Amino acid sequence: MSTPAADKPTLDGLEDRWSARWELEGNYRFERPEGGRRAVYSIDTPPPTVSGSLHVGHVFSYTHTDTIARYKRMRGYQVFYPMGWDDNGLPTERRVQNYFGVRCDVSLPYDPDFKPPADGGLEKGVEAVSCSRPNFVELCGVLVAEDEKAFEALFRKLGLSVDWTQHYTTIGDSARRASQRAFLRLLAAGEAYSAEAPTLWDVDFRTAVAQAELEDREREGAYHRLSFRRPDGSGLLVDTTRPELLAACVAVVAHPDDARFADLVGSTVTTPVFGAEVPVLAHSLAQPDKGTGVAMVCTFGDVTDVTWWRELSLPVRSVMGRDGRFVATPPTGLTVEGQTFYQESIAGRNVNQAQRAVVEQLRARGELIGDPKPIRHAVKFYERGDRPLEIVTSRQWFFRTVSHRDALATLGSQLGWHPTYMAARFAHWVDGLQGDWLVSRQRFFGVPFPVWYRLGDDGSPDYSDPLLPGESQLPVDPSTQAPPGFNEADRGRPGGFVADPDVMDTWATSSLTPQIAGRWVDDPELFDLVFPMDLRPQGHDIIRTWLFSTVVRSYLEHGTLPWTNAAISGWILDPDRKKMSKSKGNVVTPSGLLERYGSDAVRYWAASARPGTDATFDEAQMKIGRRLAIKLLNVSRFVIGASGDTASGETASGDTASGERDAPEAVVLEAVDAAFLDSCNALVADVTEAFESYDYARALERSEAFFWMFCDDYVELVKNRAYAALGEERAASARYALRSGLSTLLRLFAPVLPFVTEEVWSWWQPGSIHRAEWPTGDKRHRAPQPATASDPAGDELLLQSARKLLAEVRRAKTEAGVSLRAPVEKVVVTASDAVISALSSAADDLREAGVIAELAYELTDDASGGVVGASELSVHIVLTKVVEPPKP
RNA sequence: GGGCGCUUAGCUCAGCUGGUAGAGCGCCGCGCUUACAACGCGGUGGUCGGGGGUUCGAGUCCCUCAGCGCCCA
Repeated sequence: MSTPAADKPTLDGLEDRWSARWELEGNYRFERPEGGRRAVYSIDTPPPTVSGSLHVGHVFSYTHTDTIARYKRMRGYQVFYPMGWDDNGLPTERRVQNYFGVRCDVSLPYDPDFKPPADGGLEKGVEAVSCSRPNFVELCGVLVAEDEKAFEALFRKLGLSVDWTQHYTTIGDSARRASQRAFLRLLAAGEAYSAEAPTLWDVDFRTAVAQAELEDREREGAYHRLSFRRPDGSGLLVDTTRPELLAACVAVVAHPDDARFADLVGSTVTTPVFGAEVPVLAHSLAQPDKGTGVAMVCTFGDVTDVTWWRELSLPVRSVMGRDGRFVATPPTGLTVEGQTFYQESIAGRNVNQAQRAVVEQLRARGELIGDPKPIRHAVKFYERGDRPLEIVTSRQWFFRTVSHRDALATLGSQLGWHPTYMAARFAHWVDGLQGDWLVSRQRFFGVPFPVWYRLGDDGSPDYSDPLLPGESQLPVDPSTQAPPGFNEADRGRPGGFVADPDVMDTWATSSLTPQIAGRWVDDPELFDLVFPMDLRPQGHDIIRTWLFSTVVRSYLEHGTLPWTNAAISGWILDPDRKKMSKSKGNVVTPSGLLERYGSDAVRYWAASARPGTDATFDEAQMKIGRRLAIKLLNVSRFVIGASGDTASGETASGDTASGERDAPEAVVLEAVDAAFLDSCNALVADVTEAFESYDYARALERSEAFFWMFCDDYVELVKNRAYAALGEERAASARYALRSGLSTLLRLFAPVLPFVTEEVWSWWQPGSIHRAEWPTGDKRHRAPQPATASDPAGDELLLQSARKLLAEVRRAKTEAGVSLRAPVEKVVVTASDAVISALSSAADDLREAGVIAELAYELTDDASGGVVGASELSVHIVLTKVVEPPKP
């Protein structure tokens, strides 16, 4: 343990030293408290995706959470603050494939001796090897273990007060057990179901995509004007951006109020090229001002087509395969000529090829009117995808959300949102729910659905009565394990069984982080202690996904909110105000920052951003944080050193400063010291209120402003007295106030600046500051006389007047170009009675601080003339004449 | 098209329930002062995006317009 008096204090090395010590002493270990749930503060932290490098955005938002965790810990709560790793999902899947040179094949059995062909990237000319899902999951574990170490080291260096013994992963046994158990229970409750339905589909990833993963992107397109044939042989012009889907046309629609087509509704028209008879129908979603006012309905071109198809009870004429190519068999209802054209020119083609073929044919037949008209329009994409989504019909699993819309909205309004306006994002999302939550993905890496189906004698699966494992068997992998009552030999045989091939959407697992972190399945006693959690911190971009889905799961499983508060962080923007993200290439890695400025300084920057607000990446702010931390070291060295007994635990003010302990006797102080401590108490109230409302930024800002006042004015004012310039007795008062003030300020800063405050605390106080009591105000001191200093207004007047006088003296010296230690012959203060009285009580300090020989007062003429001006003072300063040495 | 947020000093941002515009950085100047020169002190700097309204009084409340960002159609 270092002492302040030794050498110049430094911030260097604090991170490694203190994080090691915290780990050694289990400073942040969660202990099950006597007081039960009420004594616990539990946090459901976002598990970062480990298959990616950390960037400064992580440092930003995780620091916000940590300030709250540290504050609550000092308030006496047992803080449950676990960290998880999100290794479930597509990014990890791709990385494992590339790193080990493997492909997952769910039809393969588990091979305990499997060795991947590569370890760190496949060499050229070496073929990727297939492996079973359990083998793939194992490889994932191997790969992310390295990442997790790096993440943990960085988070420790950053000073996150996480309980690392509680960590979890989202693909681990425990998470799979929880995911599968929750699924089985939803299935039993009728809240999970499978259905054959049109589904948004990414043709590259070959998987279904949920509403929450959609993204609109502006794309070039073109209206092609097609001529359908009316019953009377005349043309009906229809504009479409997707002529390639013409073979899938099942109707055309017009708006019911559109008089132009009123007499046509109810009749049929014939499609160009393919000659299919399709009805003309009325529907309010048809837009009269768009194109020619009639739209063709295909199965399926976009989500509006799905609506029309469902609401108008239209047949299906599928043409789009899951690989993004047109299926081999032409749809029904086409003319022979149309079928032939389809088979020769469209089947097996991709979208662009098919479009070219259809357009060419339309043109040749004179059924394309004019040239295609280019437009820009919004097209739906999978947020990770590169090609527009198609819509295919397939069997998928869903969790019910729409039927719970009202309950979910109510829960959203009961959640404590910080900042409050974020509640609107949740409410709007719930309001706009389009359908139930699609949770199945046609991938192989993820938590499998714990479901098998009986195969009939004809080999077709019976979806109506799935085979399920018992909860005690979980987690299961149906691709390698047989269902109860069957053998592996029965797999795929008529009369046997087949596994559900799908895995759960990654949100279907990460929506259970409160249950996974709280060990819902494995440790019910712990779960009862921490759930519902107190806090969910997260970014505002994933309110509709992660926050929403977690509320859904908690409601469906437990009937409650998963947490009582949600603290929403903003993003980091680069200096051009663009979101920092890997894809934009503007990411700043945090480790260099932590080295350059120190963790406290980087945390200072993060904690300066108001909750919910996007923050500019700003190294200047880190420099300020570093300066603040250095200043804390320096002023602490003075305060602790001024009384001479640095290391002893017997420091009177150390005890009293914690305020809450028994106060055997009040300490009598000089008026200015009492006034300072009173203002300090007001600060404590202010900062406490800020933290209670999750406003770490406000807490920091208030503490910081007060701290600089403390350093620049109060310390300067009483410094000489503390050095016993006015005798030991009067020094004691100053030392007491300085120590109490410092102790308070250190603890107020501790949640944001854990390293420097711990360092300083160790110089003179027992134990960790992060386990110290949160200050509640120093109540032991008492002013010597019932004068102005005993009431808050008088305190304020005294402090403000003294500061102002000091500033005036400094200004005079600065303007004269002399040192601040230069002596002053005489200062005449002109002020009201009240100000003069206040200043007199600090006269000796003022003369010491300003090196003033004589301090005199003059009453202002209108001193009795009311409140206005009563606190003002003007100063006349006579500097001592110094004979300037001749300049060389 | 709808919603949310933002617009305050050259820069990054505070300004809670309306009461004479703030901080830090930058810039300029002064100063080695026994906590601090990788520092301290002092100074400079803004018709609070535009317009209208409520009020004795508006950065703050209301309306409207514009720009930026995000979300949803």
